[in-house]
Amino acid sequence: MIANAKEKNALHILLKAGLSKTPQRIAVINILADVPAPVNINSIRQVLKSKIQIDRVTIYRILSLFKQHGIIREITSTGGAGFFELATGENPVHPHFICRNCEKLSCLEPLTFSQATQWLSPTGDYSIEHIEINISGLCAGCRDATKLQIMAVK
Amino acid sequence: MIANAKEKNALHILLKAGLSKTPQRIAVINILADVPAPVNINSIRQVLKSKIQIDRVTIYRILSLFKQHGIIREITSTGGAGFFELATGENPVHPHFICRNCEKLSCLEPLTFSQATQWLSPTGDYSIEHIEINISGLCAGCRDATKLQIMAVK
DNA sequence: ATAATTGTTGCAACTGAGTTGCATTTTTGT
DNA sequence: ACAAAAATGCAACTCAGTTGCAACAATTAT
Repeated sequence: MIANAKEKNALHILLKAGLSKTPQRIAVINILADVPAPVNINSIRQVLKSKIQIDRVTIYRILSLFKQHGIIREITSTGGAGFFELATGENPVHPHFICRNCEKLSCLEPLTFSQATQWLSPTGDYSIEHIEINISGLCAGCRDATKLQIMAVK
Repeated sequence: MIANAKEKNALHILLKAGLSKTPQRIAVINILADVPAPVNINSIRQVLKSKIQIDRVTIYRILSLFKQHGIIREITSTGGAGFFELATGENPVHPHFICRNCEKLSCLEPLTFSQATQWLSPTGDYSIEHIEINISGLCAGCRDATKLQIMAVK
């Protein structure tokens, strides 16, 4: 039973972090475990709406708490809405691709911390705790759609 | 005369982009040319306040226009305010460091595009146009201050 | 020179993300 | 099962960024 295994997983995550197990927190973890790429708060609300009664503010508080406890990672983005993904052992830090056209976020192959740090000038001026790499451009779908548009204009 | 050279530079940038030369746009470019690290809109407003009469909305429109024309780059950040820096030839794309304590942004040594791309899995699924690397942790100042705080608590 | 056109700015009002305070409800530990 | 502690929901707020429109400046054509 996948659903049950997931439920157990959510409970395990909360237990390990020493956080109390509320239906809202479990629901949020389950959503993040389900999606293939980071999601913003609106997507989370949309999915939760049909599953559980939960307030906008509660989602913000849960995500903020999870971030503090290292349960999730936030991927920064220009213009408002942050994106979130689970930060479990099976989901190591990895670069993300953001399409400038459809603004969809996808995950790229992971990079080890040492691979990443060796790129950086090794001064002692900073204590590096997190490296975030965001790559933008056009995804395959939008690239092809754009080509068609250009051809159509010609 | 440094000030004059800067003025000429601003005019040159606008000319090259085919944009009209307004006092507000020149002032914004000059600020970005002055600062050692990317700044957010509030900082820009603060500095402009003493130099020229300019509306909040005008700054947003100018930055948006400059971004479209590749005159400036925006550095993404969690929680609101975007950061901006000039995108001239002497200022190639480079990683940034964000202190999680004081939230100050600083520039790290540049990386060539090829250095950056060779890290990424070379699939044909994306057209890569921009690579943004943001590193966070503690800057030297905050690291030392934190140490002192810990010692003081002990 | 003047009128018409175009582009830029300022102002007011708006949207949308995220936060805060407080009363109510749920979880937890005993 | 019960008291204490924590989490949720709700209302009202702040702050970043946007939109529509009138006024203004600059450019072009007549």
